[in-house]
Amino acid sequence: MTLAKQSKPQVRDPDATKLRILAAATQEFAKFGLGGARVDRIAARAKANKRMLYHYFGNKDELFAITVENAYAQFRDREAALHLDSLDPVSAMQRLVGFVWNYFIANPEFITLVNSENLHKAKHLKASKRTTDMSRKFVARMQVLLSRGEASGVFRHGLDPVQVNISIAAIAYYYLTNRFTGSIVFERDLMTKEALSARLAFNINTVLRMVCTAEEVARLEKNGSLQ
Amino acid sequence: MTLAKQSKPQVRDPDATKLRILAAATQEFAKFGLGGARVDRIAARAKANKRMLYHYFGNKDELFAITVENAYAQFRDREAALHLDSLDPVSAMQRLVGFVWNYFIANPEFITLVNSENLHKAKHLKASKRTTDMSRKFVARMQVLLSRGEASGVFRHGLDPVQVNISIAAIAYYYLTNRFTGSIVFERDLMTKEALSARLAFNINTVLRMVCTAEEVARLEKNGSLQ
DNA sequence: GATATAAATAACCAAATAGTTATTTAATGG
DNA sequence: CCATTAAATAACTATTTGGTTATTTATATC
Repeated sequence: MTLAKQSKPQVRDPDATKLRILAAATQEFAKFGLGGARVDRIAARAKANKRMLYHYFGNKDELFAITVENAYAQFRDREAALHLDSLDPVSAMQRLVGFVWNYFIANPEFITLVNSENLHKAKHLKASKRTTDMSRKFVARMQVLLSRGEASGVFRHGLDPVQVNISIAAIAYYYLTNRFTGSIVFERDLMTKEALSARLAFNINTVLRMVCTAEEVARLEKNGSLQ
Repeated sequence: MTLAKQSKPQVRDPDATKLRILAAATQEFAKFGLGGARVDRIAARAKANKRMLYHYFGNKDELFAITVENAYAQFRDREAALHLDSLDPVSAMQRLVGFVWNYFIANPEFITLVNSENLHKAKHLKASKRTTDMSRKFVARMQVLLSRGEASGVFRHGLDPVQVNISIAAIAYYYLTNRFTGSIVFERDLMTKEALSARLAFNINTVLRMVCTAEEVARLEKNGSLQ
């Protein structure tokens, strides 16, 4: 077998190649799902030889596993960097809801990757210790925030941090992941600037009404923060 | 070309065959997504010849389109049959939240089909006039419910029926579609009987706090309907 | 009971696809 | 500067996959 001599000498940079493959995989898996993604397209988009993809990542499934874990880690890193403990509980909650919303909008591939992983019953993420570690810290942060709010009398007592976390993600995630069928069902463009900021306002409103005491809701309504 | 004579004489029932193919397609597309679904598996599961699938449904994409439209229609039919207008607004809202929750649990393929359709930017559902018609009625029902609640002073005024509808679906849908990654992140089984009924209670709570006036929330808290 | 229609079947095919083999060559380290 | 390592490439392959062709035959209708 003879290979044609290339005009340009090949440059070697294993780290950069790995990163290009991972970035290309993220786009491909996000766009087509695990089943619809094509290994050849990933290699082509990464401007890498397909053999390198198998060399660095094993096979399609392992590449998908790393892609999802990576996307999840980036999200949690950014969320941890919010330092909500430096804000009063109500402001911290508003900031968190806003962060989740803006992150999902700025990183649309995150949502479709998570959807795809759940279609496969999270079998790839199940093996990830890194994810388990991050998740624990994430749940703990909400626990701290709720306790602080409860202690200062602004949040209701006995709130389950898991339910609150799930709800905050849900009202953002669902709106965005189902924006295509949503635009058909509701006969409006859900992605205009106005629609997006209206939804964020509604979501902050919903979460504050969910976690705040009656007195705090009344106070927020009076000072115009709610409604 | 000679075909082997079959021992059993073939029975002909085009309607039943069509239904078997559609049912098999629903399961297959729900389990693997459009990209991961296999036409041969659908035919096999339907105990139909693959040629029949192409004869009745055209091709894989058209079969997917009909599958999604059909799933959506069944959901809306059931929801319309709730006759919420015969209940007081608060009870109607509770009933609606409960219905959505139970429907998603009883028909898990609905969620994954909708996810798959959104991955493909709803290109299949876009052409469906039937869906547009049903959706209009669905939005109108919420409009009526909110107006009734507002008129009787139990619901806040100025609520956007689209935001409310999206939120009701969101807090149920997200919990269930992401139950696999969710169980990893939160280190609990989100699908036990107890977890499911706790989530439904939380969701009803969330929606009532979202739509009710401060006075009505206070009244519901006092009589034990909330919390 | 002959005829037309369409339901059903088996076998086939070209293209696509995940994964491999064989080879070249840039870099690294003694 | 030479030998070893591993990064990169091109070509290949066994299988799978969506879709088709050619044929048989149950059934409705006149």
